[in-house]
Amino acid sequence: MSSLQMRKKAVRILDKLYQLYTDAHCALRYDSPFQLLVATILSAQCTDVQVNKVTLGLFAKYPSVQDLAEADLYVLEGDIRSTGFYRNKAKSLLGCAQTLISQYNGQVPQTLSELVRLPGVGRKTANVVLGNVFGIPGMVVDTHVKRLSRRFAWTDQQDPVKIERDLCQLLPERHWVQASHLLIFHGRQLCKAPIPLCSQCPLLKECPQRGVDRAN
DNA sequence: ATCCCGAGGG
DNA sequence: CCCTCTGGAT
Repeated sequence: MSSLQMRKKAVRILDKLYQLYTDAHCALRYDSPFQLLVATILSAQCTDVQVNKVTLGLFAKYPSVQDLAEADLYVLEGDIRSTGFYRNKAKSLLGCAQTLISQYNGQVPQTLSELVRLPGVGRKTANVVLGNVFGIPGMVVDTHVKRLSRRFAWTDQQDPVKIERDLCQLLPERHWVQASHLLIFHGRQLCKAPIPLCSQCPLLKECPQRGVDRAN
């Protein structure tokens, strides 16, 4: 199959996903780049519902970057405890806030290379921030995007960086940010690990894995 | 490869 | 009791 045909087929899948999840969006609550950065760091191995519960109080208690930069580490641990991994996350949040104050005039930087230099921020988190608040397109490769991309045969790589590269080559740039949301929604609701609900999936015809759940 | 970690669901 | 949940650092 030519690369053009592969692109068209991939976009067709995205179109179908969009019909299914028209409202797919970032489910984390925030109203500034910094708040999205904080929420995304907290979201590691945690449901977005739980993150939103915590950030509701957190953003009220620490309204500005400066407020968080001056927080006590152990108090902060208590503030975010219910998101899990709270020691690592508290250290990351404090480090981020302090770095933003000392190096970026309190602003969240708008490049991938600067973002991933912040403590607790990897490419996944960086691309969430870039795509959702700065309008800078990027593919967010999390556990869902990785799994679905492999099931769709959009990549055969394991390394998230290589998967990101493959996806950016395959999908038109204008689809990158929304594609990430669509894959995450579909991954949560139907295309689950390890047992996808293929019998309920509207992509049965398009998917190379069609019917893998028929034994279930 | 392994660790960090709690909440909610089966 | 088991598992998963939009990761990142060592």
